[in-house]
Amino acid sequence: MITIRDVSKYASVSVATVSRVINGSRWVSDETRKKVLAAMKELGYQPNSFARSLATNKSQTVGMVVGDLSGPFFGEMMQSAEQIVRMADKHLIITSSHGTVESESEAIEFLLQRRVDVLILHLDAMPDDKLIELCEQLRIPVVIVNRLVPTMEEQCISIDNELGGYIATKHLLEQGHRSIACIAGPIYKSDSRSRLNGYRRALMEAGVDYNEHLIVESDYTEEGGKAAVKELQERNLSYSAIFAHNDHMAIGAMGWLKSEGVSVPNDVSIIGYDDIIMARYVEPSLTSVIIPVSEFGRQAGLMALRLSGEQQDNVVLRFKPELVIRNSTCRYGR
Amino acid sequence: MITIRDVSKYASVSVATVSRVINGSRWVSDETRKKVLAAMKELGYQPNSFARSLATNKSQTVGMVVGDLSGPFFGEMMQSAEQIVRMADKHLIITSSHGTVESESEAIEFLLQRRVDVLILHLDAMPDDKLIELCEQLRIPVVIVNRLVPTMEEQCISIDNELGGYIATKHLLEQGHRSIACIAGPIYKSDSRSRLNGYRRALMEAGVDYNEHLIVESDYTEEGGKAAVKELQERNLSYSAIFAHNDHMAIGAMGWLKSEGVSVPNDVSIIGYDDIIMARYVEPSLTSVIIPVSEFGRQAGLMALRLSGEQQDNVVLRFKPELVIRNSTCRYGR
DNA sequence: TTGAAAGCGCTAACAT
DNA sequence: ATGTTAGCGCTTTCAA
Repeated sequence: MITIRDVSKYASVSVATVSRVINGSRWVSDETRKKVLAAMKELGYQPNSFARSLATNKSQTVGMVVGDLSGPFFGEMMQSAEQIVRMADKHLIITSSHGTVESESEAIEFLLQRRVDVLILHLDAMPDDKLIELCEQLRIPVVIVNRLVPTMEEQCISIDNELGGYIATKHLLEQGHRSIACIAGPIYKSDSRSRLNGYRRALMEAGVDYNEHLIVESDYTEEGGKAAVKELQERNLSYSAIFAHNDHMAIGAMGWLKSEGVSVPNDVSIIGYDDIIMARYVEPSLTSVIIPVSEFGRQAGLMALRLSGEQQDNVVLRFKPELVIRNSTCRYGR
Repeated sequence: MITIRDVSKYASVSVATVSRVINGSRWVSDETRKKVLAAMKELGYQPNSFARSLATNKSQTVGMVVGDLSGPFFGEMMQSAEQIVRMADKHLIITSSHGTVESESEAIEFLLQRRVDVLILHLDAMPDDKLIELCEQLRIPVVIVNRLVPTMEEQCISIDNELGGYIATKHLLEQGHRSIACIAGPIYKSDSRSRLNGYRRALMEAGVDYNEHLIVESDYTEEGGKAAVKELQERNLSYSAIFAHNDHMAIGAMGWLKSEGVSVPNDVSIIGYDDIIMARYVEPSLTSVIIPVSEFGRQAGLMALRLSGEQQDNVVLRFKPELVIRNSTCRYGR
């Protein structure tokens, strides 16, 4: 293995000088630099990252915790984050945590063991207070994605879920719907609460009374959506539209309605949330609210670099959701 | 930061002894071991992975190159591979290469720089000979996924694509179809060639003549599938079924046919390949050939561990594809 | 069974 | 602008 010492001998300079060249220090004459560069190339020298890390106590690595390595959401996020990180010649180490507080802590622990320089966290289960405490203990900077944690706003990349709920509901209202059911996510999650708040605000603005019986709490799964719309049926209420807090539930609900002979959108309009890939493929294609997932990844990457003292790019912290209108929604009474 | 030296002092032993305890050497008395373990716990000691790597020249890391971090295929594979690798207390570093020979080499280079102990490669663009050459240069073991490279069979996790093509075609034949078009992937890829061979074998077995005009080469994308079926139309041939070399093309083809008023499966049966998530959601749901992606990941992980000298689990190298029958295929003339 | 000490390859403070 | 050298924290001979 070629070491810095070999290079220094070959170029007849000291190891310190070679190190300076490697790290782009200004205190090297052009001539020497060329000589060293040539030697490095000649010998096929490759710096040993362990030695460097040991000496600097930096790993040139950013750690990322996501809920799941599969799945379109995280995939896109990882993709864009990696691109950014790699352009800065650093590595992204990704670890998945399977949605429990414990596994999330473990995932973080695992990355810390690897001495990552900075963490990008997408945590689902861990409650705010625990997360805040954790970050205080940590001796490295942290970026939090898709979540707005009080007192840590500056490190959070998030999206306005209240606005998303508002936009979705407003779209239905504009189509003339007045009885709008809502299949909500688990209410202990702040996402769900915000989307529900947006829903209420839109109703209020339109002068439509809020009817809590039109709300069903579910679990973000397709099965859950199916169960929710069944429950709605049993409550024996009439409604002409449904706002589901995510596409999975919307698709589940749609499937059940179709199997019951209810036409979507003619009898019931449905709007989802997240715009997952499937939204385009189901029949009818699903109107949804877009989350700029890929931007999340990009910005998280940028912020991570900034926090680890590399770059100074500006980072966009807050995003706004947007509507994609497809064929699962139409005018009331059409 | 607590070092091994702190622990050694606290436990009144030498650093060498502490090191032995850490690495589970047998040459430590039970008593001493207990004392050291207690000290480590007391002080909250965490070994420094850089120092260890520098001393051992091992990183406890496996590197993985995939085509794309997003996308269901790689997601699933990464997921299962990570699980395996992590259970062995090692890290998986994943890097994406965007489908060109150059970017694939770069990705590998990037991981080598990080001194990973072993590589898991999913390479699309790089031709066999180049890959073989590369592996010879490498001083670390390599696992190749979803590809069978001559002379390196022992390091390849692969699936029988010929059989997949055969199964798919046979299914159509069994439904009574005799004119079966084929939308093939890029023919320079061995996957495509194998699937095509399977197609021919099935036809031959059934005594159906092979008609090369029924074959269209395409590019594995939805758009490509659409274009291919258009092309087929223009050739003015009749066919009652299509075997597409992947689901994307099948879905594209199906979309176009539907928009032209051709009923699937009543007028034309379609079978895809890969069983991507969308296959279940399109209308009609797509009959397809399943690839055990998640097993690929698992086995690749296991093999990587084995090659890096950790475990001795047996690894399954060859997989067989299976058919999932859904609603895009039906009996001929039904 | 334990300890002393020589590296592993690099960085950075200090000296020149 | 360049060189000397003392670590960084750990593993691993070798000696005891």
